[in-house]
Amino acid sequence: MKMHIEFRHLRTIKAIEEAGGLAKAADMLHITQSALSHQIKGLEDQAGVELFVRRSKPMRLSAAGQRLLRTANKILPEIDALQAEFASLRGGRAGRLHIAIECHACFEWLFPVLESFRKNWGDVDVDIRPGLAFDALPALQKEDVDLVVSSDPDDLPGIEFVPLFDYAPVFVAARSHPLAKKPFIEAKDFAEQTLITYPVERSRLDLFSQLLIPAKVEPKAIRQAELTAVILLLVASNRGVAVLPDWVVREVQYNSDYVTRPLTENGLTRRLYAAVRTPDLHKPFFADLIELAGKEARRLQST
Amino acid sequence: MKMHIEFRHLRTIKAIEEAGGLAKAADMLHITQSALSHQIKGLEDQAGVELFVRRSKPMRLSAAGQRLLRTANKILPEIDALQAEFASLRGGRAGRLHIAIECHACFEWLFPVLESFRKNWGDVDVDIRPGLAFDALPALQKEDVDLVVSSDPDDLPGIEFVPLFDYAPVFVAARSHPLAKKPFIEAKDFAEQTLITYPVERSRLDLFSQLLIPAKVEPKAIRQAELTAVILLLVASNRGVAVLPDWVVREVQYNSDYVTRPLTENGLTRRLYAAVRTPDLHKPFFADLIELAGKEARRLQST
DNA sequence: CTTAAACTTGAATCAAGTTCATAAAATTCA
DNA sequence: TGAATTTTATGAACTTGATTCAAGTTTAAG
Repeated sequence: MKMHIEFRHLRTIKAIEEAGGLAKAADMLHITQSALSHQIKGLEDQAGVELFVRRSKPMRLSAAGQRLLRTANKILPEIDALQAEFASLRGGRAGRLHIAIECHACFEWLFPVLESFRKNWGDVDVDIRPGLAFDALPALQKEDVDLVVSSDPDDLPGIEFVPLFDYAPVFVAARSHPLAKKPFIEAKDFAEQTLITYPVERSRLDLFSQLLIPAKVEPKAIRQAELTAVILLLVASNRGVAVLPDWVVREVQYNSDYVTRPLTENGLTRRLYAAVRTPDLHKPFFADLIELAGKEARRLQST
Repeated sequence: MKMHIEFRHLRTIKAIEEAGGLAKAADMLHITQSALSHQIKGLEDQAGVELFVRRSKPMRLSAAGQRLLRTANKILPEIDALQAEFASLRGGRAGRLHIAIECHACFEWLFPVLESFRKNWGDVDVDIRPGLAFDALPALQKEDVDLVVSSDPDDLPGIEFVPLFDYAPVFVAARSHPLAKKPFIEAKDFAEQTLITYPVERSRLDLFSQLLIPAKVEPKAIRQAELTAVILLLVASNRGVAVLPDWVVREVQYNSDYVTRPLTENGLTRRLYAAVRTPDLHKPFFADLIELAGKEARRLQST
């Protein structure tokens, strides 16, 4: 009888230990005592090891049997936990929410949102995955991430873009900067400026995709900074100019030595989206996240 | 199709992840790719969870699938280790050697023996289990322990008593003690003495079982001490007298302010045995332990 | 657009665990 | 001690369910 160790055997060992005998263990496992006897015999045969002491009548675990029991007690809780997790995943109470953000400034509003979210959905595995900033949508399709924050909706099969909120990229410069005198800023104004941006490719910056590339204007120089606070610091000390979402500038007021101006006469408007896989759209915790994000966005706008 | 998680599924998940596709994974597991397809379908059905992303052609693990993989990577090494241990147990290279000692002084020679033993048999789980001092032989039968060191052989079925070495319980007293003048000590000599013993029941002390109980003599007082060194210290400072195996007194010479005398005119001789279950007697590492114990005993006698 | 590769599906097969009925062994109790 | 009871073992029939085979469907590639 060829047989290798299965979960069944682990449960059997555990039950026999607890029940202190085959018959009671059989009841516990809802099978006949005969089945257990066969099962154990098969296992002992396969392992080539005596698992029980048959000298005395209520059967007892031998040394090897106790060793097996140890492994059983390690392993069984592990799959029980797994099954429980799958069960609550079915019920929509658990799941994974790994987020990729294309929009570099979005950390600012995402953190408070996730903070609230974690309070409501303790069983959801939340994470922000940097480093996937580009290729984020393919990663979404392959289930490497579960949500992408993006302002460039694309008509991909199986991917849904849910609008989060609108924002305006605005020009930021030191109060003493020459351009601060203009009521609004145009593309050609950037030709002689040092521009400070997040360290991402230019096609993903609103200023370039919406204004400079169409107008074929190139800034005099570009300098990059990782943190929003640093960008504003550099701007305030007149090391260059920047373009940031309006709410970012309003939120991070470390310094008031700078002014903001609309881009173009009418101002530019952009919309931020949450991209998710279509089937995920109706999961309860996804819906909740979208709602929380909306609330936070409205809070930011009204600051 | 009702089915619960089995090791097969864990191996499958692992293989698919490693191979990066069903077909290659099937080869790896030596089954058809069709079998894998059925297997996965059954598992997904049972768990009620999508384990794979079927959108793209080489199948990839979904979020839930990755969760399952994590558990697989935790559990599989566990049973692999178990199987390996059983295999070397079959080969006689591994096993368990839990020792109960009835003879309290025996720590003295047992430790060096076990030290050598562990060098030869690294895969044997060695332990000394105190607290089973009495009831040690029943524990041996029930496989709660694997070896009992005892000086009272008993004709039990399935238990073998292997002689280790002979020793003489000797009387120990301070050099200035009145009894130190006598060439040998008799039972009645104890009537007016304070006796210092190990903290065990008197029936397990050679002095009582061999001398005082037959002679119906009771010491004036009894004081107990855990450690041999402490007993000798108390004796040397004349707080009482003691009876210890000859080799113990010779080995632990912290102090020379005491003398030893034989018990009765001809001296008492006792024999120490290792009790093991008959089938264990022929296992290689048991044989080796008995031999090591013999060597150490001879070393002690010749000190 | 055709071909190739990868996975799915359904029916048939076959291995293996379970049950049923019964025997053997050990324990208990009178 | 021996009958009664409890506990485990055994063998044959049965049943379940995993695997294979053959053919179909979908996706990627040329």
